[in-house]
Amino acid sequence: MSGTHTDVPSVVAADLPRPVPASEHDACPVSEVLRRIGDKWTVLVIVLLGKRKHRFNELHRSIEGLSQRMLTRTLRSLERDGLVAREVYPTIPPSVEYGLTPLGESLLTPLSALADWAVAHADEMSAARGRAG
Amino acid sequence: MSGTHTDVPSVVAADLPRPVPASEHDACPVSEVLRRIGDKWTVLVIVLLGKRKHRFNELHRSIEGLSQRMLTRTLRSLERDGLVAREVYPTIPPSVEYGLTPLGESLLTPLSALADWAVAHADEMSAARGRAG
DNA sequence: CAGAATCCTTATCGATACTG
DNA sequence: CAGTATCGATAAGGATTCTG
Repeated sequence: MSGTHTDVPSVVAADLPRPVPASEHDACPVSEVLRRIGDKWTVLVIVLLGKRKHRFNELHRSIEGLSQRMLTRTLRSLERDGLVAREVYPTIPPSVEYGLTPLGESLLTPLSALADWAVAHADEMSAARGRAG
Repeated sequence: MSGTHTDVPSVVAADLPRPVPASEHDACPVSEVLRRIGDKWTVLVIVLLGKRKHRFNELHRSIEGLSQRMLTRTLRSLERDGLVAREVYPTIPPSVEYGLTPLGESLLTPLSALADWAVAHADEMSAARGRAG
């Protein structure tokens, strides 16, 4: 409660990706989550925001190869899903900080489990692909 | 060691998806794994195979909306990554069984963690998207 | 049964240029 | 600084037809 920021979500439609078709049944919630975070940049952003809050260009500089457009889209998606909070400080020039919500923080745990698995078995997977890929 | 099957991987190129560009750095192994299993059908297949072995058409019937083409591609990718094993029984008509490898089985654990998270927070996410989606 | 081949639609992503 | 707008390339996914 100390800042002068306006914690307003960026409701503007922009060109957000689909909110995940979710069409039909989708009996598997895991699939839905994976479709959300399984894209090219989302986890990278989550991991960075898991350490501390970041400003837009800070994220942009930290993640090599990430375009401005994709960073915006990624952040908007995360915001829409309630995983990331956006704080706008109406200064000149504007300053925007992104951080994880409690929901976003809670995702770090299962994500770490997957990270551990990935690190532990990366060699096995690449070996398998070496044989047949 | 009891069957008469030939446990031959289907090395035929077919029209497999990219083995994940993996181009450049890719400092994050989590991202790589998520790109592999984050597609539309992979986890569904893994979960089913986690219960028991399945035949091709058995999987096809079990997963509504999954086309033959995508099932083949999904299985080939999983096979290439060493997560799924393919056993061909040279009968007439042919019979092919798919099952998880030990590596595939080991993925079930972190996947379950993510599944639990997804189930626990599905309502929060849809609530967030209800507000802004 | 278990696929391969082909065609076509749509979604995803990146590059570039512009703005309050 | 923190975006938006537009465009083009490519990848993912689906439908259909055919085969050993």
